[in-house]
Amino acid sequence: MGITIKDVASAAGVSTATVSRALRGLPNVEEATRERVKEVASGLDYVISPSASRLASGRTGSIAVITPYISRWFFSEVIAGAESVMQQAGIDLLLMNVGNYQNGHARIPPTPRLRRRVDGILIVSLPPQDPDLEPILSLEMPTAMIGGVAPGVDCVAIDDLAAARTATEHLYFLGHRRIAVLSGGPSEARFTAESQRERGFRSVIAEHSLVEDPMLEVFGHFTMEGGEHGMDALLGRPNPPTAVFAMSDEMAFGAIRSLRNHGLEPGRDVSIIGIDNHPMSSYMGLTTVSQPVTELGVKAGELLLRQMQGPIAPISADRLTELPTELIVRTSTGPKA
Amino acid sequence: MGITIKDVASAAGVSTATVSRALRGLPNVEEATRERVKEVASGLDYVISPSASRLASGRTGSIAVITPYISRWFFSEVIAGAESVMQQAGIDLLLMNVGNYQNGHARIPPTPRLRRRVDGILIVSLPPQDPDLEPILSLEMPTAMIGGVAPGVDCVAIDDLAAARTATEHLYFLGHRRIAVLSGGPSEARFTAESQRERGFRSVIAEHSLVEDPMLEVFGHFTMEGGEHGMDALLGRPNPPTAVFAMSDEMAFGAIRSLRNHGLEPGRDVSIIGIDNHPMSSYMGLTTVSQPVTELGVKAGELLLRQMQGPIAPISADRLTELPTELIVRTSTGPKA
DNA sequence: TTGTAAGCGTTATCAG
DNA sequence: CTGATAACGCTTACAA
Repeated sequence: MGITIKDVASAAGVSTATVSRALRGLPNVEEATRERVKEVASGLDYVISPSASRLASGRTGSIAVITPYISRWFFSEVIAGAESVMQQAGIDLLLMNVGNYQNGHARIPPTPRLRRRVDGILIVSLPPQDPDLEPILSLEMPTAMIGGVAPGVDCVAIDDLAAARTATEHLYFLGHRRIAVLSGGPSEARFTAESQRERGFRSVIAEHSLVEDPMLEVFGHFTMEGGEHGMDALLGRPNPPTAVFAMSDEMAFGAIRSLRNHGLEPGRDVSIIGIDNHPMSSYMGLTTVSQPVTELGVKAGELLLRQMQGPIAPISADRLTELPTELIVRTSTGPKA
Repeated sequence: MGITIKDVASAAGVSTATVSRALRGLPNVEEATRERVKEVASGLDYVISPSASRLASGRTGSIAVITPYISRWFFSEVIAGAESVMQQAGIDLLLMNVGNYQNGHARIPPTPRLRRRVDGILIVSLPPQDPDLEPILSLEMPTAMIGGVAPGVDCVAIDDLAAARTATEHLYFLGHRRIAVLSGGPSEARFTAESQRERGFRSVIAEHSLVEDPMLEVFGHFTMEGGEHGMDALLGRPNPPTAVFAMSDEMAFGAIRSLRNHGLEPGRDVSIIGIDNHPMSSYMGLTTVSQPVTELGVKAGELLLRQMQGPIAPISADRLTELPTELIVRTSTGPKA
């Protein structure tokens, strides 16, 4: 049905072994021979059979991207970054969503789908307590992680604690003293980034001895709707905050909408700051701490590649690569009235 | 290094053939035998080697999603929809971006990466004149397409012509007579959807004998920035439109920003309507024609699966599945002043 | 219902 | 530098 390496070999008058070596660019092949083989191969429109190659070599030439969401902005940007790196390297990228439910079907544990199937794993923001994480890590294959930390794997992230501090201090310097935080959810189910941001926020609050009212923390589940409801809740309380630190821009968008619904103007009546620099943020006038999301994916992809290619990846204890962030001031924050 | 089918076979006291049949749920295996094999296999923590299975069977158990963008909203939603279907079916999903440039590297033609590697192809919105399209289609493997039409492949889309008509008529009924269109780019490089929307728009304009000024069409490249620049251009002209039909919500966002920058209020000074119902649209007060994007991916995935499984896929001429759209009126459109 | 054995198309070892 | 040839782990007629 298809052209095989044998056809190329006989057409070029060499052995299959030589064809294999020539086509893969291995040394110990005379240049003339290599050229001839290449020409014959492309003349025959030969494409190697990945299955056969994988079976014989033990390498699959592919990696898996494990992610709890595909279409949310942060995740799709990260995936795009990783894909570009893998494409350049000639590695296939398998997409695996481990979100809790798909179409109402229960989630399918990823580990069995990973074994013998990929050479490397890129984990995007799985919370440390996610039940799938441990089994994946104990597969002991080349692994990189974005927005998290795990022993022995390359991790890429921003300095979430510092980013949260930057955001919170921005509000403080504007004169705000009653600052609320819009986080994702309860501490038992948090992404690493989320926990760090919480710590950053708390540290600034503590340093300046600001109000530490438990009523000043609400959950927004990292969605716009969640952010809106969270802000609604804050505004419904006896003593609302004058400023809010939202752990993501999307939640901040929701908060802004809530403010407007209540006849309040962001930046004047209540200040809102986010983290991300989402493409819509400039449109919403949202002050935020930017993070280089695509680059997160690119960097993690590169590190994963290195692990896969490197002789015996000399992974020192915890490898953490931090990418820079930047405060971007817009109109959603302003001095306390 | 790993447990193979032989280990399972000898441990269960049967032949490898029986193990293979038992584990794959083929008929002609005594239930008792099947149970025993299954137990032994899971006891041994056996996972099949996909490479070997693929080589022997000729089936790869995977499909490729070919897309010009990964992180743009529409595309990531479609991918997410397709992924959920494939995950349920136990099919691997390979992600392949064919965007023009990656990291400044030239694009890598997808066809060689497809041959012998996947059992099916899902094409997301490749323009009919894309140089990669023809070679992909002539691979003659199970193929489904979103937002496009091609002979012999299952296509899923909305009725773009009707959607554009709905949008344009909405503006007409509000009293607008000088209506501009914010399209993607010149007609030589258009997505199918784009061409259809143009036709829909033109048909309404013609029916009501409205102004057909070539100065009333601008390109926005389906991005927010593009939409903004397009609107800027429109406003800079001698006789600006009183309403604009944007072919996507994201371009509409840009147009709204442009209006605001010019001190104009959308829906009062100039009306803007989009197509999509992007999650941010309600935040922007954007009137739009919604389309079920995730469902596009799901439906296309299902059709592709059917082709892959079906005996000899009885693909009648052109199969086109159209999903419904709906006009959603918000504040960005209003009666002509 | 189950077993035997011939592939599937490469890679890699070992000679030459 | 090149050629035989034995794996690689599974599927699938074909037999039994």
